[in-house]
Amino acid sequence: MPEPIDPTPARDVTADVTGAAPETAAASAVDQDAVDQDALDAEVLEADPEQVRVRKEKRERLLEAGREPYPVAVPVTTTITQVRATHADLETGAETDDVVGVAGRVMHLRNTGKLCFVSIADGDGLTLQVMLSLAEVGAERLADFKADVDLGDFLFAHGRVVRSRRGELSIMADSWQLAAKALRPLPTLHKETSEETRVRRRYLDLIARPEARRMVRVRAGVVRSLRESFHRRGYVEVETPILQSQPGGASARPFRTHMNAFDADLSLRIATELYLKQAVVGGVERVFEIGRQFRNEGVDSSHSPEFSSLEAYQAWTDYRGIATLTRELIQEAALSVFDTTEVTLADGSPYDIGGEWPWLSLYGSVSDALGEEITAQTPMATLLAVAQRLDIDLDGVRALTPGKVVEEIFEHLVGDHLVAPTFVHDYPVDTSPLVRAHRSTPGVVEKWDLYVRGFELGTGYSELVDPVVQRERFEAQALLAAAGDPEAMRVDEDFLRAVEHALPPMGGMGMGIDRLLMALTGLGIRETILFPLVRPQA
RNA sequence: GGGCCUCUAGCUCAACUGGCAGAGCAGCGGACUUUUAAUCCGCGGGUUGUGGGUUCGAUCCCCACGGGGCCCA
Repeated sequence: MPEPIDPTPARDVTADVTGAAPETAAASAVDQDAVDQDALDAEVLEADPEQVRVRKEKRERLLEAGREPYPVAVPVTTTITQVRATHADLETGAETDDVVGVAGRVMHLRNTGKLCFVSIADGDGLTLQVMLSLAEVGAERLADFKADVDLGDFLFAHGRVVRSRRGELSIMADSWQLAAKALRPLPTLHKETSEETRVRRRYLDLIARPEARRMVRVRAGVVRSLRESFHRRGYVEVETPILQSQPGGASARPFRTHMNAFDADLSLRIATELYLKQAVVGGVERVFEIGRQFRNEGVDSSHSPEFSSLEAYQAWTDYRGIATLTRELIQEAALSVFDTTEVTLADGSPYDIGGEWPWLSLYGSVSDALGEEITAQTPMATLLAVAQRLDIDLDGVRALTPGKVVEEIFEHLVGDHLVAPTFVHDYPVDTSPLVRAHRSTPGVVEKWDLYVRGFELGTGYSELVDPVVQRERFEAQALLAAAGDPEAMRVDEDFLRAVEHALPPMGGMGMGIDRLLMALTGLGIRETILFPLVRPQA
């Protein structure tokens, strides 16, 4: 939705108000400086929507009457949560002598003459009714209340805890005070705000929509659970550089920036891998990082240019061990937040992530689906024929190799249909240049992708630790980069020097935090990120 | 990158084939001491995303641009 016009008067409009004709830009600018303040104020008010104007006038009136629309503090004695908890069994119509001071945002207003009802909400959306009667607050303060308080304001009320005749737990106020005046009206609480408003003005979404409030807390709970799970297993959490001279660890286009002190071009990181492995070289044998990555690529319902990832590396294990860790992390997060491993998605459907997860061979599953044996040695011509037979469009595929074709066939036949959490393992070597070769099967690498509800949630490896092979892989990437591939990696000498001091045998994994939230809730990525990046409005 | 849909009051949405731009909630004034999307009486509120074009007349048709969404690559 278009924003209401900001109270910045257009130049020619101001000129109209002052009676001056719009002339050159410079002359108008001088005119504008000369405009007297009253005319400017009037103009600003004129530019506001009616309801904002009314509320600003209320604020002015309060100030003039010596009543503070934004007091520095109000004497809150308890929370809405506590009032509700301690008086849950108060009978309808019953009154208590418990006197409290509570505050919250005005969500609902009913004005019935000599008795007003107002619901105030805390940040969780938990509400409490406040009743203001002529008998308790007096005629003047009741009139003030009607004149001063709008939906959306923060209100403080002091009084006894009672339960109304209609059974609503309430504060029978003996006094009240505005805690903060809202200048803009709340959106309608009975209709969902548009997708765009939800994302651009998340604060309104949070006020209006319980699901939005819940998402924030679910996300916090999942992240906290991940950290706790790691700490229980002796992992050390580290923070590695976001500003990097040479981004690596993934195939992705980086964001560029510039550092003045070194007069050097830097990039924002695209992965945490290379630094975390250096930590392992240094003896941090179980290490993880949760943090933001930046990839200068497309935006859609499952990709955000700025997203949170988890990477973890563990010495003395391999991709099987790290797969078990990954499953346990996710299951423990679900248990922590939802008390169950059978979660309920946004559309109401159940999704079971409990127990062991299938361990599915990429080539094996493709062979089974096709009814003919496909291996890393199957020639390109055969693979292309299969793709053609299955009507798979390979036109948009970059750097077509046998492995890439097999992956496309896999996606078509198997991957798109993997609903239950599944580890797909042993990928073609030519699509995973930085992974070590399989210990027994030629042509594949010790890698898995975790598929959840049809999309890739994470990936894990038996990590490549041979520094000579690592250098060769980097050099091959550098050739691709020189040939113009914007996603290819460069030779990272700092990283290689570290690896030349020896990495222990290790397993590693990476997972998208946002995608994990998508998997557990069934929501789109923009719903899982509190403030997703949006295009600036013109 | 391509295709389709969409943008109207603070919010959510209408408006027939091109003919005076409306509703609900919110707001303003009034009535009401138990309301729960209260009720009753009355009243305001619009650069129909922006800029062009066609037309006697454009929210509606055409073009460009901008925002958002969906699908495809």
